[in-house]
Amino acid sequence: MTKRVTIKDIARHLKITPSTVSRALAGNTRISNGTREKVLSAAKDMGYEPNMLASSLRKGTSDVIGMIVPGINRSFFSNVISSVEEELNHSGFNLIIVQTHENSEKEKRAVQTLLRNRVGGVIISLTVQTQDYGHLKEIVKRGIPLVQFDRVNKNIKGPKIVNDNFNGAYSATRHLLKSGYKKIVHFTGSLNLNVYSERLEGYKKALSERGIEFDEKMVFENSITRETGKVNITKAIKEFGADALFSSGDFSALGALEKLRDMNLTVPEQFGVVGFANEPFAELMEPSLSSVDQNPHAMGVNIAQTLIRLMQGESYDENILIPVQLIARESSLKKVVLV
Amino acid sequence: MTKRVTIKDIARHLKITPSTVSRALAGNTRISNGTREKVLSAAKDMGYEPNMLASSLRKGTSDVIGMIVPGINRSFFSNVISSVEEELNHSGFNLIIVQTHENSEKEKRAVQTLLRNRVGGVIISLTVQTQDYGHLKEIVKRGIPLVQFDRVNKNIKGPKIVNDNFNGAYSATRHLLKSGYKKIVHFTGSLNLNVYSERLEGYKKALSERGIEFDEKMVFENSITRETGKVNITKAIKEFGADALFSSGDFSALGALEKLRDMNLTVPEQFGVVGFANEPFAELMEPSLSSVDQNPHAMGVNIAQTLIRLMQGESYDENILIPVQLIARESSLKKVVLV
DNA sequence: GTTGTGTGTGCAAACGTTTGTATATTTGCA
DNA sequence: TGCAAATATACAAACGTTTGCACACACAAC
Repeated sequence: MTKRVTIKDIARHLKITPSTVSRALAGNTRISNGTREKVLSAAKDMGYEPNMLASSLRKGTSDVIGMIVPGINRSFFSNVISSVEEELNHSGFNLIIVQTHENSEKEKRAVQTLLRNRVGGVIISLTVQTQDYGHLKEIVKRGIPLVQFDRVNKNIKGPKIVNDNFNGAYSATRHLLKSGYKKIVHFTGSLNLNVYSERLEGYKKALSERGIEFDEKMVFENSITRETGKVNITKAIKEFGADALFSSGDFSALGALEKLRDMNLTVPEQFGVVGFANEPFAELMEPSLSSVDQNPHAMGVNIAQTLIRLMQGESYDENILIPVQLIARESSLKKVVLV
Repeated sequence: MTKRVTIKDIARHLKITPSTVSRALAGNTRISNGTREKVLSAAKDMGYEPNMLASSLRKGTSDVIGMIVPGINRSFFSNVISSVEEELNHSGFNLIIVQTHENSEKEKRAVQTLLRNRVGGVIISLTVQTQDYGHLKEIVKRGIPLVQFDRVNKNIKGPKIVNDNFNGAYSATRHLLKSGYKKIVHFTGSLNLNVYSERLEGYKKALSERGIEFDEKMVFENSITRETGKVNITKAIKEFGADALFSSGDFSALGALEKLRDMNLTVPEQFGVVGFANEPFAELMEPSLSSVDQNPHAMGVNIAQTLIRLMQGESYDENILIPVQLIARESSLKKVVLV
């Protein structure tokens, strides 16, 4: 590695001191315009490249933000990350990303790694497993700005940015009811996660509003994969005579649709389906899949901005809700019965 | 930020010097087992958290790797990134990610940012725009390990890891020909990019092998979006009486399929379509879309491993080809005519 | 008793910044 | 002319590590 030019080199070259150079580069007003310009042009000529490591070490804080997610390669997360990166970068921050693969041990190690790197802030979406929140408390305790998103724990202080899962599920279920479906089952993920429990509540509310008694057996937990969707839809029909499905994920809705076709049940005439997440494939299927559209971009922007506010010591909201929107497509458009 | 415990604190506490503590923590063999154990337990008790900034500054190199991509939220890239992150993390490295959004100025700034952060290595996939490669040369000149992938420039020294675009395109086109299609048009992206020019060559080879004269008018450049797919497929049919399409991207293939349906042309009977990338939606469409499957996971692992080799001063291959595989689905399965 | 070879630890400088305080120079004003 | 205030720069320490070199000690060999 060829020797880099430092502030000292510039100082020596200009016969001034490093402190003056540093201040000039930082735009400190106590430096005269004359020397500032000299410094800037010398820096350029000499090919000066600031050393952020040294700067961060001295300043005690870094421009690097750490982000911990279950997985980068999932449509929702990759879109959130993308927007966070863009927004942060715009404000001069950089993003270091670590995946947990739904493993809470990895999550703890990730936090540790970020702390070692003295990141200026942390953004996190928890794993399904996470039960112990010591690592989050540690972040807060150290005064490092922390933003939770999507999968959050309410007991940790700091902003929590989540989708409006409740209303998304509520309107999805309500839509199915309005379309005339009677027996609506619900597929969901782990109810330990706020995202799924909130959706379940939305589902319940829509039912109770119609005077339909909630039957917890009609809720299929840990049913968000294509495979489980196939398995459970058969069960749902056999055991409960279900005529519609509200799934908390599009993949199990997809599996269900595939199975329904195998069973020669027509969608939406004989069976209605609404998913959640509006995965890219939803609109492309045959029949196209109704789903609740999240807004990962809005969420990402909000996350970044909230974090920046936090780092600047400004006020913030403990709970931020990102609106979602039901996209009604063929899989649920039997007929519209007005209430 | 509450005061962190440092190596000096441990030293003071144990009445030894910081250098001994540092060596003990690093596992230096010149430290006796007795003191090593004392140090380790004291470090644990006192809640010592190494400061990587200080360490990197002193050592002159960091465990953070920079990765520059056109966009995080694209299926291919997000999968590559995911695998790179996993593999690097496994070896104790961290990943800082910057997006260019296909903007070469952003790309230059990204490189600059990474250099300022003194990353230990750089992984990059170029933008469509990139014409000037000074920023890449700068990285190499400074002796910083550089790995290019997917969209690469051959003139820059160092490993270049790419899909086997040529053979992918070749077998896709060959497959269409074997199925009996005669007039195959080709949709592609910017031919400035190696990925697209290589695929074009594969397409050409398959044609010439059959004694079909290549007509450059039947190649539609900058046609990789759903919209351009719709527009150009009509043109292709009107002007050339095309009966098949090999598209260098699945999105334009998708657009084409949609348009074909509008035109009441049946697929695969009257028209055959093969895409490239095997996007998640390809298998879910109706008819399902044949496509060339890339292996982003294999590529990611390879990228990470190659970079690590590079950082350790080991040998490497200038050009690495990741195998791809044609997935023949309904959109091209008219009939199989053996050669 | 001198010399030699390890072994374990200490000393002090270095990595490249930033920043509180001190100093020197200029300016303003009476 | 004299003095305070303002302006511009210098000095030196600090951030938390790592590392070349020196040193002290033990033990063995001559």
